[in-house]
Amino acid sequence: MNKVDRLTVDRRGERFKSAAAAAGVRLTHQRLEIFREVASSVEHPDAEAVLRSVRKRMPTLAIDTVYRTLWMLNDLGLITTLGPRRDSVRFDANLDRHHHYVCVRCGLTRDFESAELGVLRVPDAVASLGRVVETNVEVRGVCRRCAATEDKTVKRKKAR
Amino acid sequence: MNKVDRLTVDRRGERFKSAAAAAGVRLTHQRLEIFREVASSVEHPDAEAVLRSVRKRMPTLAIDTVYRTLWMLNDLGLITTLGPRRDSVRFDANLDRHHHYVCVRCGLTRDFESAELGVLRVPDAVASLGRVVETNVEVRGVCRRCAATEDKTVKRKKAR
DNA sequence: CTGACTGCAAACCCTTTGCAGACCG
DNA sequence: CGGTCTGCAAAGGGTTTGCAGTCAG
Repeated sequence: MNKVDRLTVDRRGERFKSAAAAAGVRLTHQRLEIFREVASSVEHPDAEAVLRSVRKRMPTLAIDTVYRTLWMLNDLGLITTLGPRRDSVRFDANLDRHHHYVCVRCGLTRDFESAELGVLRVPDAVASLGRVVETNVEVRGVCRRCAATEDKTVKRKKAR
Repeated sequence: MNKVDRLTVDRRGERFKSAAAAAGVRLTHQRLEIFREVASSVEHPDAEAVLRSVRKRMPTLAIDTVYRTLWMLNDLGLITTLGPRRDSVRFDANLDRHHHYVCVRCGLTRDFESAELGVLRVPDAVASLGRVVETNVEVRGVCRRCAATEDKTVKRKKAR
């Protein structure tokens, strides 16, 4: 229950190898181990968690290599980051039921309301995870301003 | 379009005053200004943005006061933080369409799938914000493990 | 008046960067 | 073998904390 099934991991692994080849990226020992770790975890680990886990097999691994590798995998489109892009914590004084539009490029976030989305039924399986307080929709996209500068190289200056 | 309407701000302000009174918290000049700022903004500002804005009226305000106040408002239930609670960036190797269950207490995050939630129609207003890449549901709740220790004081050790 | 709150400065912690040696292809 | 990648160490940047003076009630 803590691990992704073998088949899925293998499929992801293959995808990594071909993507790496296509991108002309070297397949190092550490990269494979790091990828294997994220690909087989269901916990959405952060860099520190990946480090702890992989270090059991590879004790010399450094945290900065983990970061570099994870962002590389992200750039190759093999993994994503969770939730809106965040340089810092952001606050929300709107306590009414609402949803969010989030620009994956710059982090711009806006509320929107929708009667139609007011009645979201979540699968029963969710109940086994814990109590549900609220459910809302996150629409991810590219905002107008960012779309206007789309041609520019995608830059992640500091995506913490 | 950049500001919340007057009526809403006033309503929120009243809520703050009564909540503060109920919680036995002092209504200082800086707290009022900080609250007014988040309550009237539609941008989901981070601490730095709040500081910049309030400093125009109150130049001596310090960043740590902003943080203390924002977390206090959060504890009083008057504002929330955006997206999953984050101590660090978390990665996701599941590229299939899926949704998230997020524990607002500890940050635990799990995927779930749902055919029913596969067809979410967002209001037309969203289109004016930008292009839509993907939409998914975020279910916020309290996970089993946290629910088990519910009685303990809610502690936010380092909720960046 | 007095305890809660603020501002200041320094500590903290996650993340990134510069560099020299190591290793893939 | 050459250029890419790793590990190390140190810098960077957002957030928190200890402390002494200040202010709300």
